[in-house]
Amino acid sequence: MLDLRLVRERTEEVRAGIRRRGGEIDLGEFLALDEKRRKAQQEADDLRRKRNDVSEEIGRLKKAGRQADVQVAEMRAVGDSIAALESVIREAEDAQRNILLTIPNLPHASVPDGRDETANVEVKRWSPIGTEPPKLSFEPKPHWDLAEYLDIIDFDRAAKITGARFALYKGMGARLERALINFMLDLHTTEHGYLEVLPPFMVNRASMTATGQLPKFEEELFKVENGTYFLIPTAEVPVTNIPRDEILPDEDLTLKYTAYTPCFRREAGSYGKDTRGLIRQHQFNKVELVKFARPQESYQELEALLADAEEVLKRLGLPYRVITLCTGDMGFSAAKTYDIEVWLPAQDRYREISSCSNFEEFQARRGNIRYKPKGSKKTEFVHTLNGSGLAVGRTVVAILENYQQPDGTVAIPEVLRQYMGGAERIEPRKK
RNA sequence: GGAGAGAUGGCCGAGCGGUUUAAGGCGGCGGUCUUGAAAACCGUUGAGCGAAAGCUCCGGGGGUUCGAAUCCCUCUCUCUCCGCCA
Repeated sequence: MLDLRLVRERTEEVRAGIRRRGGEIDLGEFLALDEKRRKAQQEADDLRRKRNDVSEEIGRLKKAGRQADVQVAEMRAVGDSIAALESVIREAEDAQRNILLTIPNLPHASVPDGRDETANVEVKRWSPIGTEPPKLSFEPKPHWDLAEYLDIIDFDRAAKITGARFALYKGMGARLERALINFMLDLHTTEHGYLEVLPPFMVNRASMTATGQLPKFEEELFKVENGTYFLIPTAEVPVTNIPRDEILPDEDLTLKYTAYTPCFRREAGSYGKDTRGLIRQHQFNKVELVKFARPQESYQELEALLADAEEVLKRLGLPYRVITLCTGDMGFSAAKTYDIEVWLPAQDRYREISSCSNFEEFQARRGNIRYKPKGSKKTEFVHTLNGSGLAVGRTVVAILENYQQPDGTVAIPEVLRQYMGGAERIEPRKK
């Protein structure tokens, strides 16, 4: 959510920022509401002051055993006027907030302009042998063929049990998924300084609103029937909401959390896209990184967050590249986003495996997450950041495809072996 | 599911219709004292809106009243006991 005063006082800058993202916005109604609200507020304040003064006088008169009927009658009328003004204020406030909640964040100055993903800017490439992915000496198989041959993921059974876009992991498949979760959490907690949390997988409307999923993107969420809860689309939601409506001590910043959770997404509007395999599921696992930072430090924290996510891929020996999303490709709440894309040999392209963003104070304002800078009288909004570290299902895809052997077996990356009982490769299960 | 008790400033806790502009304590900050620290003492210390005057905020919402932290209704959450349960 943008600062109301920013919208009022620097309207042109806001309009220009939205335009950079490819949007047009008419702030006329908002500004009119603002004027109306402030005028009513002023009048109500004046009347309240009068009521406060006179009510005190009534108290004194009554205590002294004297009549106060005239004052009481007068204040009854004043009370009615205040009530009328309050409803004007309330309505204007609600209307203003509803408008503010649908305005996206303004892009950071360093974000490249562009209308869609074709304008994203590549930042770097990495691979175990330099920058470019190694060439396989044979025709790489897609991960769904490998998974079927190895009998480690069963999409047909999952479709029977639930429906399309779900997966049933079996044997070494399930073990690999679990190994990755543990490996990532261990790395982030013991080497990168994050505190592990295991949050609820369902959240309420207020939490979804704070991070920006609501009110605009309800159709992308699973809602629990007979309740007001939503399944989380990412751990970002419950974890960012941990300090909602709180004032953090300055010395606690930068606060760093990591969390494993499953993620649930409707994937509305993606019919026919990535229908095969693990790439696009209604339920997938993810290890998330979340930070609460001082505003002046948030961009260096974004670089550090990105490096923490990259480290997972480096240790796994998976080729990747980093891109900066252009203004038109960024999410609603983000001020700046880096995507990490992992190399998938069978698709002969890079695919998103992590998204690392700085939301600046956009989410903090919605969630009222503040801190008091040392030596300052004022509280300020923190900056929130988060990134995948990493999407686990897609990491499985990348391992299957990058570590596949000519015979269809898959080598297990060195760092994962201790998590998989010392196994060095995944082979078809012996009956 | 049944019965009961609660929700007050960063924390604890008093207040139960009109000097509450929320007592007191803890914690924080500043000072005195000290070689330094501790202790002691003194002062200071909630949030929001507004250019200011001022106004609002005692879990959320609604009501009664000239006036509500205080009375009534309702919702949410917490705690205790009983029952059930992974």
